[in-house]
Amino acid sequence: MATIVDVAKLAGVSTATVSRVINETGNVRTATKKKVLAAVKELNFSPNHSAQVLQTKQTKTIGMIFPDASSIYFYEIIRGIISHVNKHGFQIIIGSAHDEEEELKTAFRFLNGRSVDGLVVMAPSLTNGELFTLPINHNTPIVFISVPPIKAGTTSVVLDNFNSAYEMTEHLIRLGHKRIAFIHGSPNNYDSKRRYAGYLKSLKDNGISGSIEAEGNFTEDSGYKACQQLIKSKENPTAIFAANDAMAIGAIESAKDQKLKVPEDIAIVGFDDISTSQYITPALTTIRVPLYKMGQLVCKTLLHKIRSNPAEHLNAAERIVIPLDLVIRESCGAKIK
Amino acid sequence: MATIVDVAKLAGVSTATVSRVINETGNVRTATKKKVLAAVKELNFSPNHSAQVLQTKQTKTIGMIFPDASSIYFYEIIRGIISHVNKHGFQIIIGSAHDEEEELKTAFRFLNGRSVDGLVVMAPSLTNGELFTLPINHNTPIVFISVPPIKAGTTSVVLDNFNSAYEMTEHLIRLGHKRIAFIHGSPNNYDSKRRYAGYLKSLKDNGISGSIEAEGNFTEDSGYKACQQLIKSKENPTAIFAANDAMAIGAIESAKDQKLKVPEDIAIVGFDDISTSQYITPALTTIRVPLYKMGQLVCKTLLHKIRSNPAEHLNAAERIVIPLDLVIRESCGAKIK
DNA sequence: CAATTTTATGTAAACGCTTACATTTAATAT
DNA sequence: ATATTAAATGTAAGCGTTTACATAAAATTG
Repeated sequence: MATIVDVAKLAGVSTATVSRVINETGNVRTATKKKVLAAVKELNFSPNHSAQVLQTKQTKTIGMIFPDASSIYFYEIIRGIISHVNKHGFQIIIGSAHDEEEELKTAFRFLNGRSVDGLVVMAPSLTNGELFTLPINHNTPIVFISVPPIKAGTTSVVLDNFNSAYEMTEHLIRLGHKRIAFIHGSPNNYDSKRRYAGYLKSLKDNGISGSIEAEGNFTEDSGYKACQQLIKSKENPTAIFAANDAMAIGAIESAKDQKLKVPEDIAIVGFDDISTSQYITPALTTIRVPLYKMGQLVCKTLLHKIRSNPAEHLNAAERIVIPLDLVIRESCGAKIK
Repeated sequence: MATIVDVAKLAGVSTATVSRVINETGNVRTATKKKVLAAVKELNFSPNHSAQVLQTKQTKTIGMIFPDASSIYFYEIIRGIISHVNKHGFQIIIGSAHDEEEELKTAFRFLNGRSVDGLVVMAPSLTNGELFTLPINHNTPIVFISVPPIKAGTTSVVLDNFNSAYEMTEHLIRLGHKRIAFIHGSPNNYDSKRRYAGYLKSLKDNGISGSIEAEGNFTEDSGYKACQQLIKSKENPTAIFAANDAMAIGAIESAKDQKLKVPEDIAIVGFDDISTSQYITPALTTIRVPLYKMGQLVCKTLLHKIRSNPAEHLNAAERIVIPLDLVIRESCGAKIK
C-alpha cells in the first residue's frame, strides 16, 4: 500500500501538503492540489486509518454492544443504527456479549481500546447495580437501550412497555376476559418485567384479583410449552398474553395441537409485531415495536452527544420513551372473520 | 486513557516488558509479570488498537461489503459470519454499499484504509467485468458470495441455485402442471438468474415449450403485482415459481385477494425458506437456503486464507457450491390437508 | 570460581499520519 | 520599488505501540 510519503514524493510536495489536500484543511493552491490528487489517484492511495486515529483520536466509529448478535429483534435495531450512521460518515463495530457481566466488561475494554467515538449498549438483563460496575470511559458518550433508569449522566432509550401492556390487557378485559394469563420472557429481562408490570396494573385497576403466570424465555418453543401447561392448569385461562410474538406464535401452535380454536376457545396476544405475526392463522394481535426507528433514534441521540460539548453531555441524563401502538388482528377475538 | 508508558512507570519496568507481558511474547520472570499485571489492572489499561495495528499490520478485523445492510437475507449470513469470527478473536466491520460499482469502490477503499485482514464481498448484481475493475488489494484475502465464476485467484461461495430450481420445477411438473410461471428477482441478480436458468432447463428437458414470466424485485409487493398480472394474462398459468419467498408470499396474498384457492386453483412455490414461510396459510413449499451456515462457511474459508501462505492463496481459485433442499409443504398441492 | 550459555530486561527506531511552528512565496499597500 | 501583510508550503515532533538489538542478570558448566 502506498503511503502519504509516496504520494508526496510523486507530487513533489511535502507530506503536510498532501494531508491538507486530502483532508481539505488549510490553504493550498489549485495547481498543487491537482498534482497531489493526480498522485493519489495514480498510487490508489487511501490514508491509513490507524495512523489517522492514533494522531487525531477521532475514529468515526461507533461501537455497539449487544446481548447477542443472534436475534432478529436486535438486528432491526442494528439496521436502524447503520442506516443513520452511514449518512454521517461513521462506521460501526459490533462487540457482542451474552448479557453477562464479565463478557460485557470484556466487550467494553475491547471497544475502549479501539477508541470508538461513541457507544450503544443494549443490556436488557443487567440490573442497575451491575450497570454501574461497567468499565465505562467517561469521556465516551454512551446511549443505553432497554435498561432500568440509571442515575447520573446516562442517556437511555426505552420502549413504553408498561403502558402498552396495560392497554393490551385492558383490551382483553373489555372483550370479556377475566382469566388472563401472562407468559414471561427471559428472567431479569427489563422489557419483560415492564410488560408484566403493565399487565398486573391493569388487572388490579379492573378489580381482577389473581394473576395467572407461566415462565418462558422469548423463544417460540418456550411459548409452546408454557401454553401447554397453561391449558392443562386448573386456573383455566381464557386469554394468554405472551411477552413477545415468538412465544405467542408458539402458544398458538400449541393451542391448535390441543384442538383448541384461537380465538374462540382461547385468545392469544403477543408483543413486538414481528413479520410473521400478520401471516399466521389467526393473524396475531400484538403491539408494534418500531425497532428500526428506535435504532435510528438511538443513533441520532448518540451522534448528537458526540458532537456536543463533553462537559455538557456528562451530566445530562436523558430518558427517551418510545410510544407503541396496539395492532388488533384476529387472535384476540375482537374481529369476527 | 492510560498508555503503556504509564503502566511501565507504575510497574517500574520498560514498555518493552509490558508489551511482552500483555502479548505473552518473549520471556519474563513471574515476579515482573505479576507487577505488570497489577499495574494494568490498577490503571484499567487496554492497549490502543490503532497503535498496535500501525505497528503490526494485523487488525484482527475482517471487512464485509454487502449490497445493502437492509435485508434479513443478508443478516442471516452476517450472523453466521459473526458467530464464527468471534470464536477466533476477530471482529467485523461492515461497509455497506448499494451494489453499484462506484459505491463498491468507495467501500473497498474505505476498508483497505482500515487495513482489514480479510474481506467478504457480496455483490450479486455485479457482472464479471465489473468485478474485475474493483480496486482490490491483492494481498488481502477475499471471499466472494453469490457471484458469477471469475477467473484468477478468487474464492467464492455460491448456492446451488440452478439444480435446486431445476428440481423444484420438476416437482411441479410431476404434480401435473404444464403452464408454470416464473417471477424474476431483481434484474442482474446472479441468484435470480441461476434460478431462472434451472427453471428453463427443466421446462426444456420435459418438453414444455413456452415459459411464462413476470418481473419482480424480491419484495413482497412486487410478488403481489406480478401474480396479479400473471392471473389476468392469457397464458393462464396453473403454477407460479417465485424467485424468492417474499415474492411467493406476496403472490399468495394476491391469489387470495382474487378469490383463487392456493394450491387448488393455483400452486405457488418460493425459494429461501424464510421464517414466515412455514406459518403462512397454505404453508409455503420452497427451497431451504442455509444462510447462517453459509456465513460460517464463508468465514471459515476466509480465515483459512488469512492464515495460509500469501503466495498460496493467490492463485488458488476455489468455488464452493452449497447444496440446497426442497421443503415440500402445502402451497404446491403435493400434500392434501 | 571464572567462563560460558541462557534468560530477562532495557533502549530506541519505526509504523503512517496530523499539525504547530517556521519559512518561503505571492499579493497588496505605500 | 520597497515594505508590509497574507497565503502557501515545508520541517519535524508526536500519537501509542512492537521489536530488533544491546545489555544486564541469572543459571550452568568444567
